[in-house]
Amino acid sequence: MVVARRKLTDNKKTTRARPAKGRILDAAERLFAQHGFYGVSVRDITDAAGVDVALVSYHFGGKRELFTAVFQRRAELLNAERLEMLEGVRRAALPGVPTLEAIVNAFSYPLLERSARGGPGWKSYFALVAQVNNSPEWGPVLMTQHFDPLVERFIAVMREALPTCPAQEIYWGYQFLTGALTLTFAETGRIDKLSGGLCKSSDLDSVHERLAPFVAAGFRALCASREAAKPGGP
Amino acid sequence: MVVARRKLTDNKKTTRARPAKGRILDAAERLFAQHGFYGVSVRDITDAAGVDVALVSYHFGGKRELFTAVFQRRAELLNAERLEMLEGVRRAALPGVPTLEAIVNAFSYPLLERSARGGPGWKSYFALVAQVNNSPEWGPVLMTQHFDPLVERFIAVMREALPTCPAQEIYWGYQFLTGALTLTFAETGRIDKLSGGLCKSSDLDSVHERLAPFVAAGFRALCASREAAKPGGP
DNA sequence: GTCTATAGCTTGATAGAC
DNA sequence: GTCTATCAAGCTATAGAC
Repeated sequence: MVVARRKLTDNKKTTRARPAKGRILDAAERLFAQHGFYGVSVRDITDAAGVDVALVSYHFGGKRELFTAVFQRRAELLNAERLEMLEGVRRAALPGVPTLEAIVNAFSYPLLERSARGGPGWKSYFALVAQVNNSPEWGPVLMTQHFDPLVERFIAVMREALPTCPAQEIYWGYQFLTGALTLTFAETGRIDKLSGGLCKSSDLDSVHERLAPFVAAGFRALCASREAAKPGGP
Repeated sequence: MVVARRKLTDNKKTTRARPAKGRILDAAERLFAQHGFYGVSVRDITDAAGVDVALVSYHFGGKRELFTAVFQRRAELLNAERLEMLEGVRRAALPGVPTLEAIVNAFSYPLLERSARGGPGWKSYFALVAQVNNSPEWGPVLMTQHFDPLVERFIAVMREALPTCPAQEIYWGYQFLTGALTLTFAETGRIDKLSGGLCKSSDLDSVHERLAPFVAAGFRALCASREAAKPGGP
């Protein structure tokens, strides 16, 4: 009997061959990125995915769990990639320390590259991260949980590269970096309008060329103005 | 007859003397900042304000109009203050041009000062701005509408201060600045945890000391690496 | 794994009394 | 200006057939 061949009916579940779970994740990623967690209903998602409403509960447990599943899905791969690049940069500089530009780049390039050329799923994912990072409700939970281990390693390497710089300066510098980076991912098109079309928020290659020099110079300025004033005080 | 004295009954409308419209705005500001537009119901807001549900429609027309009213309320005052500071900095430097630090400061200080010491309403407002700025749904509409006139002036002064710098570099630098600034306003507490308590996201004075040097150095680095390569190219 | 059907609530908005 | 009462529509979640 024929077993490998799927029968070609026109009912809902066979209109696309891809399994429902992945299609739900993709649709949820896109819609959550656009409108946020509360701005999207489970029905919006399952309609967009072309699957039944009940499958969200079946595969994920509920809407909230779906949201965290979306957030989690790409985080692991991403962080492995960034960690590898960071350690590569560190090894390449031995017995010295890497430049600040190289460190910042290891932190941001894998993200910018995926967002630019990884496909629409990745683009949505980073827009979602941008919103979560700036949300008092979700940021402290999700960002901390999924990205802080990598960030700690990143900051440790930064401190090796700036041995005389007080730790606070590195932490504040990191906050400025992540703010600049995540707003970039939001791609709101605001810079397009402001610049009269001269800059495009979708042009992540331009961001890649500029972010590391900008941030590295910022770190140096912070450290320069502080390391002398460290011991004692006025 | 007595006309100035209000009768002291204990029904809902006189439990607080303040008019309902303002109390709705305050409650909406706080809740929208925490959970976003869709994360808050009209009832959440009126319950928190201690007024009746129907008053949102009566005073604002609907939920959406309330949201934009909240966003609009403090924008005007804020921008007037920033513009005044910007022009003051410019005049003080004549016949020369102001430092980048002074320009960035005129842009960010009025915001940081209000958020730090303006009271809880201002704090919520800036957290709301942080979310809106990073939202693909709301950012392009609300940020552009309420803040872009000032931003254009800010960028014009920046260009005066960096006459040899290509315009693109200023626009990208501005995007990094606004990203860093708005994430600061979100006060998610993430830097607190990362730094083990060494830095506090509520410590906006520390941000004030560091943001201008960081960003000014970033602008200089962008311009330095680009202005030579401006004409021609390989 | 997928679908139908439905339960039980909450939503935004408003008509009309005061 | 404020409140009561109510509406129709939408929401998440689930029990049970297939």
